[in-house]
Amino acid sequence: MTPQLSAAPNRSQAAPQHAGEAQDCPESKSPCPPVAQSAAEENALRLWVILSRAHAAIGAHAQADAARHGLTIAEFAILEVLFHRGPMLLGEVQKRILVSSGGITFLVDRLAAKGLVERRNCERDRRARYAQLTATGEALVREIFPAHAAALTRAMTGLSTDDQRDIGDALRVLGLQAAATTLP
Amino acid sequence: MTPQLSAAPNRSQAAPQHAGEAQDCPESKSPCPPVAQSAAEENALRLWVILSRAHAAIGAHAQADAARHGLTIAEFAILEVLFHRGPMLLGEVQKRILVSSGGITFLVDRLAAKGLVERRNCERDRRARYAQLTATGEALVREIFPAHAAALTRAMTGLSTDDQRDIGDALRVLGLQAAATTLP
DNA sequence: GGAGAATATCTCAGTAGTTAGATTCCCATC
DNA sequence: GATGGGAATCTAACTACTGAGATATTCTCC
Repeated sequence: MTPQLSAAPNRSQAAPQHAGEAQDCPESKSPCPPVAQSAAEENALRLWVILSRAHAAIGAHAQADAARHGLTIAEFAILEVLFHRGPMLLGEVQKRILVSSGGITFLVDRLAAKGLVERRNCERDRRARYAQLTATGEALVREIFPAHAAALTRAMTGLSTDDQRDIGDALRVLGLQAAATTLP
Repeated sequence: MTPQLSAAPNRSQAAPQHAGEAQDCPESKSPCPPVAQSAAEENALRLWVILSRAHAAIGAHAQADAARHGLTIAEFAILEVLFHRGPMLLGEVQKRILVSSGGITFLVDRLAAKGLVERRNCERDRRARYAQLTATGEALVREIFPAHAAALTRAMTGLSTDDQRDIGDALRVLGLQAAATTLP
């Protein structure tokens, strides 16, 4: 229940693994069979591990904060985007928060059941629906968003604000490039 | 089936949201009700969004590559760590790949059912078990790891190798600090 | 103005995990 | 050499989604 992670106990998504210092291997069996890899590959793999761990560590804070109000991160993200951008087509929300098409239906259903969000038909396209905050939903975001922002800011004190901006710039390029690279 | 993400269709974990350029808001309703926030908070929130998106974009490549062999990212991570570090207590694997205690049991079960990993009792502590690769598992890692490394390297071409190292150094600090910060 | 391709959402079965608690064992101390 | 706290793992119920396909509507190009 209490989301801890000081050392790394009971949390979230899998982090990749490999490389590092030699160690224990407490019983028999060869410890590190060789697999050749270039410096570029070593760097990329290292960054993938670090990126995963950083994301998990920060995400644990975001999740813990959202959970205090009975929300998942995905639900919180929807409330946030509707609050900051106004009513939006379901498909647009889907792309922004990166869930599947089934997922956005499911999430909006759940938020609607909680009375925080409602659907509205689009007049120009009868296939489409808008999602928008209810008065209750907007009041909730107003109430909890400041603490959420503070929690994330606190989680990121490891880096100065300037460094955060620089890292952000670089990661944005990395992410966009990765998303643009078609998968084989 | 084909895991695409060029634009951002059907993928993975929720990305947080907020801020940005003013836009559509195609029907009535106020677009952006004000919520005060400091520059530090704005930076932290922006970095959280970018970090999530970058992680999702790179992760999609890792997942697509693992899926080609019928593995999840978590399973792949376990194979990888056992390959590079040798046999390891379940609890140690759990901490390294960041899953729950129940999760590591579940994952090792599944890998064992596939014949890739096996458990071995620890002689010094009869509560504990080692996980280790079978011959089949080791052969599989040898076979698929190079392509996995290449796929990740390709996904990260948005950044030079030097930049990757710098970003990695900074993100490592960020992640460690976030993990060390106790949740309220 | 109609056929077919494309798009927006929904449905629903399936899955990869999480959580809480049970079990078994270790170890320090009495 | 008992006792009790604390690890290490496992169990079982549950959850938050995903993915493939269904449905309804719109767009495009004859």
